[in-house]
Amino acid sequence: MEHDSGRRADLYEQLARIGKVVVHPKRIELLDLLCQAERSVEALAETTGLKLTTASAHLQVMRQARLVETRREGTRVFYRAAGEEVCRFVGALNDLARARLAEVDQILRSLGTDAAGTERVSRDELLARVQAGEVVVLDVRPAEEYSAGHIPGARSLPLEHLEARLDELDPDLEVVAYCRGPLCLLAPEAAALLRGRGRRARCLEDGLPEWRQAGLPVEEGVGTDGGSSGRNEARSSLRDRRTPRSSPAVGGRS
Amino acid sequence: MEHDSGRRADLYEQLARIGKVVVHPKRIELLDLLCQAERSVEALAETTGLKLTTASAHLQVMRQARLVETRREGTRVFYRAAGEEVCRFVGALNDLARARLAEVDQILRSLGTDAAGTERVSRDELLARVQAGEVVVLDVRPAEEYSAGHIPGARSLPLEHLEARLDELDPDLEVVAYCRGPLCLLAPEAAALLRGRGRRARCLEDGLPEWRQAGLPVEEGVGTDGGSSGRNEARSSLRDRRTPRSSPAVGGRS
DNA sequence: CTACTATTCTATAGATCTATGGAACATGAT
DNA sequence: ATCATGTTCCATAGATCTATAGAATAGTAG
Repeated sequence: MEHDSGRRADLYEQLARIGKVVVHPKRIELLDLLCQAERSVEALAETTGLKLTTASAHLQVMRQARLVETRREGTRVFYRAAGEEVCRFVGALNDLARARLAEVDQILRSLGTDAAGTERVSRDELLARVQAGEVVVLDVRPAEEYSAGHIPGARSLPLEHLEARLDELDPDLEVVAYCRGPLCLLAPEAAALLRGRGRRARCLEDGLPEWRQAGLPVEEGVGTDGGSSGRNEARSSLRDRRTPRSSPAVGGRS
Repeated sequence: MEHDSGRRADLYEQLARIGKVVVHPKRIELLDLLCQAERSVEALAETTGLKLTTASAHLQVMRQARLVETRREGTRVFYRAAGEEVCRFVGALNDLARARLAEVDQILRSLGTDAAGTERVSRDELLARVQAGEVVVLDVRPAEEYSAGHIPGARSLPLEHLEARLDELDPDLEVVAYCRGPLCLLAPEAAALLRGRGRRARCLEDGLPEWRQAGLPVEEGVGTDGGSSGRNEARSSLRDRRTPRSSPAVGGRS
């Protein structure tokens, strides 16, 4: 049974090509960002704190593994994740880390405003309460991620502006904030800040990638909300759009 | 918003700890094997063609990432995958490779008796046909993987013994062979061999890990089959055991 | 064409990883 | 205790990876 051992080794080498991307923390960070929205090299370098040439080098590695694709716009190059399998893979990596590495939970906990301390709202609960008009859904990620895709009816209010724009939120409604995923800290920080101001605020259990992968509807664009009280907008679109949740089961390598 | 950048970097470093495991082809191969069944260091070194000390070194890396655990039995140490999240992660890696790397399909195709050439049977179809008593389910993985877990009612007939023990199979029944997963070549080779002998034979779409992750029942032990015609045994146990398929949806990082 | 911008390519010093032989360790048998 | 066996630890040469400066490239605007 050794006639194809070379080929078989080739196969594992191909898998390792992908593994190579996630062996470097910064590349994981980049991939995480790209699962939220496309970005230029410059923007990526800036938000990850890398020198431009270094960021570019990392992106080349990711491109050779075919995990990202590019689009040119004038003189700028925009990178994006190459397909939902990539996001699913990153998701599996996150899950695995949370399940197996106690350190991850410790880090989250050590941040005070962490995932463990903040009560989480499930997708189902969110849907129910939104339909009952009881909550405002808040997307606290940077604006460009919001416009690349968000929960229908959610308001965009990036964490960095939350404090300044607090008065845009109806004090009588509970806020459910969400961000990039279970390991992302934006929503927990937002919720902590809001509760510090006497508001009722919780976090969604998942981030947008999980929402999308669950087959729930995703809306694109900057949204129609100009910055008013945002009470009605916050629950309009989700009302009847619940999809049959085609849920591509986890092991489903078709 | 820079007060926790250090912590955030720590988080990605933790993820990279896991990534480190899948950056080396041999480690992926080891992990793949360990998702099927536990094995001693010696056995792992032998089936992967590594020197003993090298295999041990790789296993240490995997252990430090908490992806594998050990059990001592006398003087031997048995390694196993540390939880189903690990197998799910490996599955996501495989999926991603198949989806994004054309090379993977090419390699599979170049093997002649490949995945692409062999018609695949879905899980649902298998269940239906087994219940109708139309097929024999054949586990062509090595015997120790069979006894670590197999599809209920499946016969164990490792590929390496298939030719010699061909007469154990009822020529009138179609055979559905399965192995480790979509990238594994055991079942396709078995099906090709069988068809070369005039039998009707196909492959299951997935391997045992996918079956297990779908929440379908898995049977352990060496099986009661002594080596007779295996016509009835081949469909007894699956008859009424279909579980409600708790299907932990893909994005479900609870 | 020239100037300018965003990005990629090239070269390289320094850091990290890999395979492996041999020593050390743990367990079980004598 | 002594030995045998299976595994892990240690040291190290050679291979690979990383960050980064500087040069080259591609697109845009005059």
